[in-house]
Amino acid sequence: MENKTAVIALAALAQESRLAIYRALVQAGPEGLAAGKISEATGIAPSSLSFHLKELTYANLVSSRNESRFVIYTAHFAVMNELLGFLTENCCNGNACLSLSACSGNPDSLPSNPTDTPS
Amino acid sequence: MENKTAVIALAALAQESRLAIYRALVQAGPEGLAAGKISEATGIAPSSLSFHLKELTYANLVSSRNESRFVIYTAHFAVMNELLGFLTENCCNGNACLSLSACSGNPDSLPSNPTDTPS
DNA sequence: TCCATATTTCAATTATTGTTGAAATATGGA
DNA sequence: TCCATATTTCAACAATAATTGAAATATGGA
Repeated sequence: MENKTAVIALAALAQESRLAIYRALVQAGPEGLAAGKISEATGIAPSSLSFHLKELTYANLVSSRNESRFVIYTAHFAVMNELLGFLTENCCNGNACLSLSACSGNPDSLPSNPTDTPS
Repeated sequence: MENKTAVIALAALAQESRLAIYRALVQAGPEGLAAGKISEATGIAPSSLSFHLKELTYANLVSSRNESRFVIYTAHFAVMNELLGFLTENCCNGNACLSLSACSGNPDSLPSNPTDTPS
């Protein structure tokens, strides 16, 4: 994972509304939630929600699918995994001792390359 | 870890300069780096650096000690660990399957309570 | 004490981000 | 087709955040 990619993902999560949205989607699991349901669950106004969902999508932390007239959003863990790896790599002088195991319950959560370029 | 605490830590890292600073400090290990050295290493102007170091300190991601006329900054992993736990908790419907093991090489890296309040 | 070095503080400027409400688009059902 | 529902887009505004340069503070050595 590149520095900029990490910044984008971190920035996407570093906002109360988006963190709430993301966590709601994580909780909802692979089935995901329709935009309207997310709005209900979080109390975020539709237009604002749409703005934030776009940012989370851009950061690749969520994806969406159309289902009749609903747009269903789903959290996916691939980038989260990469992000965690990036943040923990080089821990304790490059020994990556903050290791983590991949999520086993979600198809998106396959481990992503942990042999990234250290700075 | 509370939602707001997480947002503060994420926001602290969600910025190119600060992520670079933080990673430099992670790389430097427990010995840390003097502010001037960080400025050299990252190319960030002293006043700007000071601003960012304050933000990282506020987020509790780094701490500082005085050593003669230098101020030495050190990354510490406690909040990073909490943050990782927070981000991965509830993964796959509350089973925290994105588990992680604590860093063993740094005194700050003791595992912090993983039984936090899910949203 | 005086000076050089190390770092922080402050104010000003610029850039970015988040929220709101109204209008636009798109889908499905009556 | 027409209407209600679901979501997104857009423009305007407000709030925050980042950078700069100059000045302030603090420490140690000559």
